[in-house]
Amino acid sequence: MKLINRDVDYAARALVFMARANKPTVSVKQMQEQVGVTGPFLRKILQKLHKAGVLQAVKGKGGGFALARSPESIRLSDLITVLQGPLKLNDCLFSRQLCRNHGACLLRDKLAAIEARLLAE
Amino acid sequence: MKLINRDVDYAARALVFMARANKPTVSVKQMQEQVGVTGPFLRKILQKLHKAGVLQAVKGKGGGFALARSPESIRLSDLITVLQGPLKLNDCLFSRQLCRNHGACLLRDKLAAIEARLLAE
DNA sequence: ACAAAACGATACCAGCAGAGTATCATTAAG
DNA sequence: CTTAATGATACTCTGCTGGTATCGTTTTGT
Repeated sequence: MKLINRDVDYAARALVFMARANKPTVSVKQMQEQVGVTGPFLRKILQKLHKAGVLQAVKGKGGGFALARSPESIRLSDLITVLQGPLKLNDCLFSRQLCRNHGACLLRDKLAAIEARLLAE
Repeated sequence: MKLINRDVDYAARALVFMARANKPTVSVKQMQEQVGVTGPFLRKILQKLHKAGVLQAVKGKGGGFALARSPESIRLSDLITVLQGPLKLNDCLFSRQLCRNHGACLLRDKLAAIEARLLAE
């Protein structure tokens, strides 16, 4: 099961690009190649992030997108929330359940794996 | 975004039912009402768990399903792995990425929420 | 004024996964 | 040999994911 979809993936790449660009704004056209996606599609994604306040947008010739806050303050979770909706585990259906704590264990394991890989880089 | 699908949900309910039943086997027919799902559908789910070694199955009249191990040793993560496939976060696409650690934070938050709720019961 | 370059908003489409149904085969009890 | 159970598959339906297309609006530069 995928925890992260393509929108988030592309968004993350685009954000990295913008963070490194050191320019007031970066246009979709300038990013699409590096991100590896068509212009209109990327634009749609970035528009959502703009609406959500993660990005600034400047219209008109010479315009483009820019991070609305410092790169460090933008979390992957922000992207996921905006582009995939908030994470939830079937709240309504699970009411009296065995082992909700084991679900926790699951995520915890995943976590550990991720962090381990992070350190390895 | 849903972290748990219906198969897992139904499976969990059925397992609880079986654990409480105190009988050598429990048939789908006996469970379906409580679980709130049609017989054939539930059967399909339990078959997968059987193949995966989580359940025992006894064919023929008087047969049914039973836990293959102690209830405590069966984790939600087992069900998820069997019924949704292993969790992964787009490994192939994410290579050099900002904030993989922040993804961790995301899950950690979710975790905390779950545990808090658990305690509240 | 006007063309070009950008974003904004929407509508549309194809493919795939989730959720569920239907059917037939096989096994075991009585 | 009937009945009650699981095993195995094939099929349907619907909604989501990923992506395209189109048109409108804003700004810059000439």
